[in-house]
Amino acid sequence: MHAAHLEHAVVGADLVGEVDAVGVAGAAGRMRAETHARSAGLLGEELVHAFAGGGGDADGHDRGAFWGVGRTAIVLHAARGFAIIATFARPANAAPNREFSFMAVTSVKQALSGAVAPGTEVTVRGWVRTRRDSKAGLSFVNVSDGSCFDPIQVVAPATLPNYASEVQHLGAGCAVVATGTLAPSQGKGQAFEIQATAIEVCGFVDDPETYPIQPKAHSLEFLREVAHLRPRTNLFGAVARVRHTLAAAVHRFFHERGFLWINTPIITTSDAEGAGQMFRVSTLDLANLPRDASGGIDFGKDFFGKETFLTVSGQLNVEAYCLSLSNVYTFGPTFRAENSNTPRHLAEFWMIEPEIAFADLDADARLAEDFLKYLFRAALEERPDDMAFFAERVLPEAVERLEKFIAAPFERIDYADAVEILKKSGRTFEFPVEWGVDLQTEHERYLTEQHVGRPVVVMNYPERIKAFYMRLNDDGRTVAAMDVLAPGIGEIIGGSQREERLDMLDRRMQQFGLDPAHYQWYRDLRRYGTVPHAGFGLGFERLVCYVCGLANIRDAIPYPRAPGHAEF
RNA sequence: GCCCGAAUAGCUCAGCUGGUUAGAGCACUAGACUGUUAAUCUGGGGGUCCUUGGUUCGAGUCCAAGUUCGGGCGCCA
Repeated sequence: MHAAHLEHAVVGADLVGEVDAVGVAGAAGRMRAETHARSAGLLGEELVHAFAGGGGDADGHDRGAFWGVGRTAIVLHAARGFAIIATFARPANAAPNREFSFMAVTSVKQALSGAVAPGTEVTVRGWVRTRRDSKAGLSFVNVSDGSCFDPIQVVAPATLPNYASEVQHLGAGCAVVATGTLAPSQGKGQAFEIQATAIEVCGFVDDPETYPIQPKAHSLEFLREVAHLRPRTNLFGAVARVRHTLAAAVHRFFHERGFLWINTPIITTSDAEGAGQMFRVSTLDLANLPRDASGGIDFGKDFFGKETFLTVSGQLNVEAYCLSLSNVYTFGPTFRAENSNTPRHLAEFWMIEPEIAFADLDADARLAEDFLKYLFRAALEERPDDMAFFAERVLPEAVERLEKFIAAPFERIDYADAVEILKKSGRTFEFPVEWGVDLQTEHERYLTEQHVGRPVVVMNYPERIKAFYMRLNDDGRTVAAMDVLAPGIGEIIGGSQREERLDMLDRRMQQFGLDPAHYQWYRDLRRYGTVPHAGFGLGFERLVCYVCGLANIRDAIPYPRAPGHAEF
């Protein structure tokens, strides 16, 4: 294969960003990259020599090189010393399709996508989903490795030396390494299959009769009890891929817009916003607590010399970075010790909190709209196979509602207007609406689903029902707060413009009964170069639920922590 | 934390107004058949009917308490 051909192909595969530059290959660059590959243990001897072609950058500096076989390219970035396997043939609008690999092994995704030329010998590694035998002298073994929704069909002929002894005893959950020729499938239901020349069994299932994951529908309740095995199901594999896709899209969205990811502390000393019960962090001996003069617990003897807790929000901390670096965000674990036993609450969850400087509530709402649409688009475009499964088996409107969400501009309604709309709706709500009350889920869903029919941003809530740090509006009775409401769920994002005026902030803190001594550093931000700024919070698992159509948040995180539950 | 519901095979479930030996599908196992698609067909193994106590001649079934799970509400992301 010629370098020029490869270059074109690699550009087509959207790899330029990874290799910095792609140009005509130099022999020196190729050797250097080969050396890097070998020393890093990335490529076997055979594989390196199987490839042809190469590349460096146009300046003559050998910053990258690549080789190709079939329709697969291995791109080496010499400076970084890693290898990327990429596919040439992919639609221009498809998601990036780059995968790390450390052996001559093909992922199921690559094999099924047409990225590997038929006739190529491939090795796939994974776990058996089902086995079907044919007396024609072969067995069909469906193997999944998590790289995509579908398993690949491995056709095992009876002539395999371990056919009777092992292959015919394969069942759900067995781990195998299958080698053979990738071929267009002779059967229906899949484009490609592997005509196996060898199947190595890495691990059988001890007791197939009691192996919990069967090729059938399981209840979500049951699968929660086997959280270590549920990623082997179609559903939880798909959720894991979509969750990852969303997390990656969160970082990509902010990175592309110049936001910095700020890692706020997980251990904190104060209740950031009165958000509720906190988990204590302590190394004190619970059976022998040190006491102070008045008989209270002497936290001065504790690890940090004072009371400490797990964070309930990184917002206050990240505001400090916002007021220096302009556009920042947090994305990390958050902890609430509330005794909330519902399908929408976790004791440990992940939260995303952007914070923007020189910004008002309007800018905040625009950011929230762009952000959500970006994330939903990423899920639909990058994981169409998983999304189709959610629509088929979990929630019929799962895909459609995301598409509608992306297509429609958000409606904006003032809280006071929202209250009037609800009062005039003619609906009887379980909780009557009156100016001054917080909106219940039933109210939110009426607004977004019935009244507007698309996402709604409700703005300017009564100050009494919102947190102390929210900016008091000129009317003196509302704050610059917003909630983004989505059809089918209600509130998905909550945010506000922050109170940047020190005197007003102090007044709010006093009103909320907060001790200013605990917030001196936060007050400093208003003393030294204060500016209007705003931000919002998004619970990551609630986002995952909405995208996947899940009803229970405990299915949106691998190992859910909730009152009474910290298994696995 | 409050209210409501549920618990029968490894899994998903049926089991009537209390009545002899508790059933089905899937899974497992043996066989038949087939380039099969959560294959199909035939046979087989597999149960402390959540626990404890009570009512009754007799309890999977009725009652009480407990345990666990689920749903609703509150708190919220």
